[in-house]
Amino acid sequence: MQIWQIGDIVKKSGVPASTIRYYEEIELLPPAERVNGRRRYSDTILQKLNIIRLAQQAGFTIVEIQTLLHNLPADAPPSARWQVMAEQKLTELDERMQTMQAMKALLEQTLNCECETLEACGSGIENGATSGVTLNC
Amino acid sequence: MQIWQIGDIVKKSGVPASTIRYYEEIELLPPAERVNGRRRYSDTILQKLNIIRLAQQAGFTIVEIQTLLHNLPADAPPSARWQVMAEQKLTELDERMQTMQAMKALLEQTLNCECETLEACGSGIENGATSGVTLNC
DNA sequence: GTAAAACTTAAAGTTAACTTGATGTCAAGA
DNA sequence: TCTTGACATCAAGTTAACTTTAAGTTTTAC
Repeated sequence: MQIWQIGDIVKKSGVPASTIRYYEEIELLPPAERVNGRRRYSDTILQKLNIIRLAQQAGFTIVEIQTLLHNLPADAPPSARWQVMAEQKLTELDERMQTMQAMKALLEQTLNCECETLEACGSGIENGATSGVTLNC
Repeated sequence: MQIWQIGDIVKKSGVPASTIRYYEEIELLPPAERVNGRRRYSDTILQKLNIIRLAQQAGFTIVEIQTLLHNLPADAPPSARWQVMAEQKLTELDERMQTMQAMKALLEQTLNCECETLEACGSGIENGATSGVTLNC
């Protein structure tokens, strides 16, 4: 398998070198092997970077991603603790998706309605509601 | 209509007073009327706070929310510029929801599969992919 | 009438997630 | 050989979105 330097990984992944070094520093990525002080990578780094990006775009913090990536034991199946965390995160994802649905509805309604302001359009939103939002128009 | 002080709005909305003042300072909320220097609010503030919270949970930044709330003209329908922005935001919301679907799939697969690590499970994720993610297990 | 509670402003502090800058080393090409 | 470019570390700077603190004023409760 091919071995790359950090610049190659930057080109392949689009992730800046400073970010890759930062991830290593905070132990989100394992310490890379060094040759004359320079980091060497195999292609597996690309999967890790992709998972990190995916999780971030899904709204996970770095600390959460660390837990998700690190607390997996070396042998399947995942530990009970990991499972609890993952299931909790799944619930959060569902809630967040409902919030986004509500926001979509609000934007779409405002695009199509005769309300004079977004506030008027959305005044049916209940306190703290993330679902079941009803709009005035 | 009833008139409230900031402490009442805190109780009704759950939003801290410091946050409400901060929103006013950055002009996300209009300057509240003062009586002896103290802010007075009607219930309409609650809708605004709810919209702000909804939009934030949906992933909008404060600056974006400012644009969405402020660039609405006083007369319907919304300006062309607002519409362009709103439609762009709708696209972003859709993309983000796809990302979250992919993340959900990744978590669910790892919960149910025999993969030894999340990375192994997710190694089918393509570079920068937010949809069409295929998993190995 | 007085003390506590609620409010005010202004400035400084906090956290996450990086980025930038300074300084130095190593490797490859003309 | 010499210079350029890619890499290294370490410390400091950045941005968003608030929160905290300090110092002062007003309102409320007893």
